[in-house]
Amino acid sequence: MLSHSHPKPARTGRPRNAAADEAILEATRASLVDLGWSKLTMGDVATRAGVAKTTLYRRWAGKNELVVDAVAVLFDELELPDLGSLSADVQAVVLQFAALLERPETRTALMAVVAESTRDEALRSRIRDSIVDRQKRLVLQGRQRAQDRGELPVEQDEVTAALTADLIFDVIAGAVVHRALVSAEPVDADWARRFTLLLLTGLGAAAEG
Amino acid sequence: MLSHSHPKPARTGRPRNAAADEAILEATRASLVDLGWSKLTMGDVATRAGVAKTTLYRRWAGKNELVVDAVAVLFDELELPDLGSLSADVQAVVLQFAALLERPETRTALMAVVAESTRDEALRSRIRDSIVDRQKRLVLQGRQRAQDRGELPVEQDEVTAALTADLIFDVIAGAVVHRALVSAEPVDADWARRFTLLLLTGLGAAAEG
Amino acid sequence: MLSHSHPKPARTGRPRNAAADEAILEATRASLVDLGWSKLTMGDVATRAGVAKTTLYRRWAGKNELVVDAVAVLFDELELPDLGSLSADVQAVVLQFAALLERPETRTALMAVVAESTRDEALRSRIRDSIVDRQKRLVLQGRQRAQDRGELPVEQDEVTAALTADLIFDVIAGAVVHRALVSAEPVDADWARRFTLLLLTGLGAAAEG
Amino acid sequence: MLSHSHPKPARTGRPRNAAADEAILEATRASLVDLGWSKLTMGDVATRAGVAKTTLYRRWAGKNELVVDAVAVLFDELELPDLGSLSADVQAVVLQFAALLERPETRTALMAVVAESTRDEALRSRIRDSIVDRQKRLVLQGRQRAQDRGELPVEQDEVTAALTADLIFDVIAGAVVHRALVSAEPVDADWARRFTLLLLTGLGAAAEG
DNA sequence: ACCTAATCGAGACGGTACGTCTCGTCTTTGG
DNA sequence: CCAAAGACGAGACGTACCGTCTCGATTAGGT
Repeated sequence: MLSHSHPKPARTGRPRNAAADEAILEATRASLVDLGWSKLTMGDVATRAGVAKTTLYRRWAGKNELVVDAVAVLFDELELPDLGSLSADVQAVVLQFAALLERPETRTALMAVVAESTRDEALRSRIRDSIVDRQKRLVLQGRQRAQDRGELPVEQDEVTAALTADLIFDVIAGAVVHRALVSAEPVDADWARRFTLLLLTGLGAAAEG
Repeated sequence: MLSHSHPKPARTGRPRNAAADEAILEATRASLVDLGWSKLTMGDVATRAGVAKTTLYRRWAGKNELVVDAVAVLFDELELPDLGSLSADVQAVVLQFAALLERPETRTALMAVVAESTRDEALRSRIRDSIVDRQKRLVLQGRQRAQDRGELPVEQDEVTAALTADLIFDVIAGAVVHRALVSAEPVDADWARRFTLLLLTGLGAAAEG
Repeated sequence: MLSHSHPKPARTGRPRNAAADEAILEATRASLVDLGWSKLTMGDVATRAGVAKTTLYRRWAGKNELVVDAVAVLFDELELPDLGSLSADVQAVVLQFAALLERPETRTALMAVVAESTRDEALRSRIRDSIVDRQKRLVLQGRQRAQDRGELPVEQDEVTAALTADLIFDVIAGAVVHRALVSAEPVDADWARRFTLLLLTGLGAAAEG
Repeated sequence: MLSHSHPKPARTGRPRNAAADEAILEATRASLVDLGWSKLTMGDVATRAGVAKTTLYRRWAGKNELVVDAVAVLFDELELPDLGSLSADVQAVVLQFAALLERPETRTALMAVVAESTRDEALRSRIRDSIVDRQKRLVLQGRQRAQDRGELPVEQDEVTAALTADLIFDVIAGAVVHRALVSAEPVDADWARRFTLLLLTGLGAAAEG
């Protein structure tokens, strides 16, 4: 800290170490990978970050909040590539999402944080704001492109359009998560292809393809 | 008892109190409702069941195993009604599943146990055996009926048929779980109708309906 | 068997396995050596003896009673040799007693059982009957010999004689036990010689010798 | 604090609650009186002291160490009065010691802790430092006075003098402890008189008195 | 050859205490 | 005023024994 302090600075006291924030989040992700959600402790995170436990509690209310913050950023790396067709775009984002869920910190954190949120309304909305709603952009973006290409009709009713976007988001995200974490089967290119076919053409058609 | 087996019939020694097993599982569900997964303690379950803590540990290796067993049975109540059409059948089972996920014990337990399983292979296979695979019967049954009715073609390749069944299962279960627990929006009759339409006819058609 | 009686010959039913009694006491002594009083458990003794825990409880009321019986017999091996003088006899018995207290089972058991007896009147009298009073014979015998040799006067008053015997017993046994177990110093030939001199001639004389 | 040291002055962190140490030792003595050694639990002591169990374990390694510390201080109250003659001094200290052994906390603790020490070298030296060696001062002091009065000769050889002091200590302490706790007979004025006579004049003379 | 009854082993039972761990808070020293 | 260090009260963890209680299987003596 290079500040030249004088008898009467406007702000008294030692300023917070800004670098500590990122060190703590990084330590949280590391601990999550090594120990998993349930075995992760505040004390362990503090030790890894080279910081006192007090500092953690000064900045986050508890384990839940800390972990949500630590993992939320991971989901922001998802991007919708423009591969020229709706089908290709969907498959690409499915595989991206699957790759994300393969990483131990994401894998562990996502379900744990959702589980915890079933009993904690504040946590639930924190998750929605930090993670879920941020990614709906992918659906909206994909639909827009498909409509531009003429693959999908332009919807007239805005309300219906929003509902459909939510529905599609739940279907895609839900299917991938369920396949990867609940069924615990690989989400590979073949599965992505079959899933996309089902999504685009429906059950009857998909059964034939 | 679902997957929790007492492998040795134990010809000698005092036999286990058979009634205690059910009392413990019932107490586990009650404790889960009242306290949630993370606050549930073995001691509390033991007290509610009128049983010593040691008895719990004699029969289950830990909290995870106990809760999986306690919850698995809840999913067995799902049934596929025969309502005359594939669409009606799917909507009905979606609503049934959603109702199940509304109940606090299911809601809390399912995600928690899945989260825990991301770090525990034994637990993962326990969940697959006790919960996931058991419910695939609904997909198989539904497809059979639809094929009998002529709504779906009969697939020739058994391998493809099995893959498709798994896919459909992940899509349905995943979408419902994601909607109910992650997006935290209601799974009502309207959502079920729109979801079923998407599933049966695909994205292009659904966008229009 | 010392004080542990099986009062009812039990005319009918399967008779007790007589060999088990000694096996159990032997196992108790072995366990005592290995684990010490406080770590000795009924279960461990049962296992060592190749016997069910139930069998132990059928024959002894608890740990205390069992251990007292197991060790009491050890003290019976003390004998007063006739070496021709009171001094030699005392030294010999002191060294015998010290050798006994060197053995781990005796060392551990004696103090433990006395400690336990400070809160248990029944146990106290069991110890007195089984261990303490049995060994007073050594004092009486030694005095008789010394009187026969003319080393000690014959006491007229029986009551005084008994009191003196008790006193001498406490002094000898107490000093040896205290040296060996509390001060934790060796009771060797030199100490025995110095102690005997003190006992026979008193402090003034001993200080000179 | 006797032998229980807090070796690190611990320049940083919250300092230990100094008052708790004495509260815990006091609670230990109270629990010892009420429950006895074997029934005394760390949890009970913590509750009585109004302190968490962890605080006990932070300061003492276990039950043994705690009880030794709690009890050691009791023996410091012994004092050698100057009654004008060696005989009177000895009788007085014997009766003082007996009175101490009448008190339930001392009675129970002394033997228990000695018993435990037969299997634990660290505990044994803790007892020697905290209890046994501290009281040898009484013997040294008594001899000095007797020598000043001319009742005892001044010993030339320092080594012999030390050995004799140890011997006398074992004889006095051992006899009183054995009488009080093993034989379980009262140590009253008469016994003290007869014991002192034996100690000062030896067996031959004592038999006559 | 049957009864009758106490024995045996095995091991489950409800309890209690253990010593450890983590929680989130509090209280110091020192920058 | 902040950071580190670490003590604090609370309470769950999973284990170990306790002493009791079923069990099925022996193993006699009495009939």
